[in-house]
Amino acid sequence: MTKINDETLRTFVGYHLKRSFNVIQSDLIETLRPFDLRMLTYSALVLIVDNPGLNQSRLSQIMDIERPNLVVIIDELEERELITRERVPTDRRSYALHPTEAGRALYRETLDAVTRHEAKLLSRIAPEQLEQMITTLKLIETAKKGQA
Amino acid sequence: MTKINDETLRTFVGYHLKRSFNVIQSDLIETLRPFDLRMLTYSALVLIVDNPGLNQSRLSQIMDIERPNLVVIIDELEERELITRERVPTDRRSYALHPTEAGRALYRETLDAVTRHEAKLLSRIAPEQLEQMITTLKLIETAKKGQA
DNA sequence: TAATATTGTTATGCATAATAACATAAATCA
DNA sequence: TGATTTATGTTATTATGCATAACAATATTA
Repeated sequence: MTKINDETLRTFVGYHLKRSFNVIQSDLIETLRPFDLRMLTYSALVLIVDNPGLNQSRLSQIMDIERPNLVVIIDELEERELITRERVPTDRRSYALHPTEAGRALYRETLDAVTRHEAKLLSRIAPEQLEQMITTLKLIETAKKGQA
Repeated sequence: MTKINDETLRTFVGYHLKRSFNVIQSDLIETLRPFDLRMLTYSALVLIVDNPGLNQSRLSQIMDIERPNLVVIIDELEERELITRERVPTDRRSYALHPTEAGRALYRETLDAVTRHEAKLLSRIAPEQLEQMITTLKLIETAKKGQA
């Protein structure tokens, strides 16, 4: 049972990001399972509740996914009657996405559950330390634009 | 062009992790493309060079993937003659994985390229700040075990 | 009005990841 | 020892995440 050496990979920030994200992701998947939501359907629901009336194009941009991939997500949310698609009179190409009352209710339930689970998972880490990390993560998020 | 509100998702550490990892991942994929390597085949190659003789079971553990998913990765590396599979005399169930000279050469080339690309991408962020972040990421990585 | 761009969609493919089931071999235990 | 259990690698299958090409309908622009 010799210990494996991953020091080379440890020199990469991306390796640490990946491994820590895996832990949070596993927890999130378990948290969402009882609600029959996946990460992306959950993200979409939250964004639609918080930005009622937005269209799929804008939503795919903020979610950092391609428009085609959003279609099935929206299909699912609509079929479950958590959101509605309504033609926009001023631009008949696009749909305005709105949450239903059931969508808003599920939003509240899941937000509570997800918040609790993440808080529990990270309970051993000081809040200021997490805040500092988020500051750095935001810099990475925008690194591409700032780069030469 | 109203700005979309993602403040709710911003309350989650996982959301920040995901978004920043996406940026690094995109960069890494582009960096590895000329070498015809994917993230997982790259990780496997590095770990085999740094831990010659390890078997697939141990490798899948450290890579945090299921054994079945490792098989195709190892198949590919072997077919490209970057590694070899050798029966272990003392345990004839398992294979010892070793890099070939070509594997070690590719390791050196790619390590250099990946290191440069990540350094460039993150060049606007202070090294101490990145170190601090990594400290926190390691805590998250082990959060599951420590948790109630 | 003609050319171009945008929105949503279908189809398709690749990469990542999980599970069930299995043959072979090793370890355990009774 | 022999029977049971466990470990290793494998095949097959499925779900998920993510990217591109191509298209119809509609808007925009030149």
